[in-house]
Amino acid sequence: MPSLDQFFKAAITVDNVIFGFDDDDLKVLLIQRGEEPYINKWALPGYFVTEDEDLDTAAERVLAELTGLTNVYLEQVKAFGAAKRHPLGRVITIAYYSLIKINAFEVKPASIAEKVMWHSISKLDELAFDHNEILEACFARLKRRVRGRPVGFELLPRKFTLTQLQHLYEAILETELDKRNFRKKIISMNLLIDLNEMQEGVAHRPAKLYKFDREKYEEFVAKGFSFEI
Amino acid sequence: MPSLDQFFKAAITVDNVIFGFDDDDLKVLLIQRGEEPYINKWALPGYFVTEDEDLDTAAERVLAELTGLTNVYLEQVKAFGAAKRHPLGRVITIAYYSLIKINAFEVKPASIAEKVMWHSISKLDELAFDHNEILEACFARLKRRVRGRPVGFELLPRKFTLTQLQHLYEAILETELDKRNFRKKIISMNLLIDLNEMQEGVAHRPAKLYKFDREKYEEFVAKGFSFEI
DNA sequence: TCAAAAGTGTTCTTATTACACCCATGG
DNA sequence: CCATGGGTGTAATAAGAACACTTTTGA
Repeated sequence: MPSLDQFFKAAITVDNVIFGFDDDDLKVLLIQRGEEPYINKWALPGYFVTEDEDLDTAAERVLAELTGLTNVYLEQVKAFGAAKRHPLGRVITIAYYSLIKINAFEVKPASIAEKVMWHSISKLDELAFDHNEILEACFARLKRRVRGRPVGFELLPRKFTLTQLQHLYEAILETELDKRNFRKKIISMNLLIDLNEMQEGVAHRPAKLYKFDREKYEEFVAKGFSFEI
Repeated sequence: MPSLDQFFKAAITVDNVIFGFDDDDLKVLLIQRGEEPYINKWALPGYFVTEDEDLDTAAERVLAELTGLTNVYLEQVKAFGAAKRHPLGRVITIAYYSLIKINAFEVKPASIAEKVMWHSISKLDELAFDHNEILEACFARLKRRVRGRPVGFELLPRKFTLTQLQHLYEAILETELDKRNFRKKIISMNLLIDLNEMQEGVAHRPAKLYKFDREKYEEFVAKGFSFEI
């Protein structure tokens, strides 16, 4: 059998654009680099893929090392492999994004980074490497995905109000939505369970709480339903 | 400066799903493997990425070696990197698809393959490696892309009839479209130039020939227009 | 004169948009 | 009693779907 040794080999990393939402703003979790190149610059959390690891597994591992979270929504976006993208040699990176509930964990130093912080997507500096470009590609993918799949709920607490849901869509789509039309559309899909609970401790009329009905969604999909916002 | 040598390195390939359209059928250009593994199986044309090559450049090179074509529509879809996807070792592949005018070149043996052949997308055998999965992902991407960008024209001759265009959409979307509604929609976009020429030598009423007006499309896009079918 | 595909409008239904006021709560 | 966001319906418009017959050509 022939061998692969004659061919050029490159280091492979996964980079993960971790999105969170805090009722105002869509945010990304970035780490501050502690070494060259790009020392002190903010960067996407990422790490090298190991020899026996699937790409998806590597992306899950990076996420788990930083946040402790497993079983979160994770989607591959694309590979970035410009010959000169890494100053120390040839590194091809596979970009993923994940959607997490922003309060599901406490931001603290992790094995892969001393400094970890949520950054508003609307106020980003220049990041290390080609990470601005990667982030843009992932954000564009999220924008598209959120309109055709009910992935937005991954970013909200289990119990949420319709206004929170609307603000989430507005933050992702970077547009304003009409309150009545938005509610009409969401409610008409029959995918929300009214929990018969109310917001508490707010200085205004409390809102109803809902949760997303995943079983019903899967049932509807099996019958040909297609989520669309 | 630290070094990358401590990290695992993998061979990188690009695989290219080359689509063509012949008035009936959407087709893919496959090569028959001349060596192990998967000897004699049909496979996607692909090859190893070299040390100083961008991924996109490698995909262009593979396409050019097989077809002689350059400057064609080429889009990266995603990376495939399951640990066990290649029997001889770790090979991560970046999948692309390209859209070509099927008569733009003659199918013949090339440096990377003895046997090269167009295969109907609707009648595909089992391919080498994970190439069925790659092909599916690229086809799904094309289906989505063709509805929101005027890329379908890449698969048609420069001068085409509305019926050819409709059949192309039907082949890609795997559905039937209403002739009158389709024409109404296409014509109303004002993106086709009526060439004032007719089909010749057909045993029925000859159809008008059109070409796609790329300048107008770009002008419209600059004004906020969004292609949609 | 026949076969085959080209070409052409109208009606109905559904989805989208625009828009303003009263309600419940905490401070 | 005030400020704040919660909650609700209708009318107008636009987009999409359904549908059948006449025309032109070559054989």
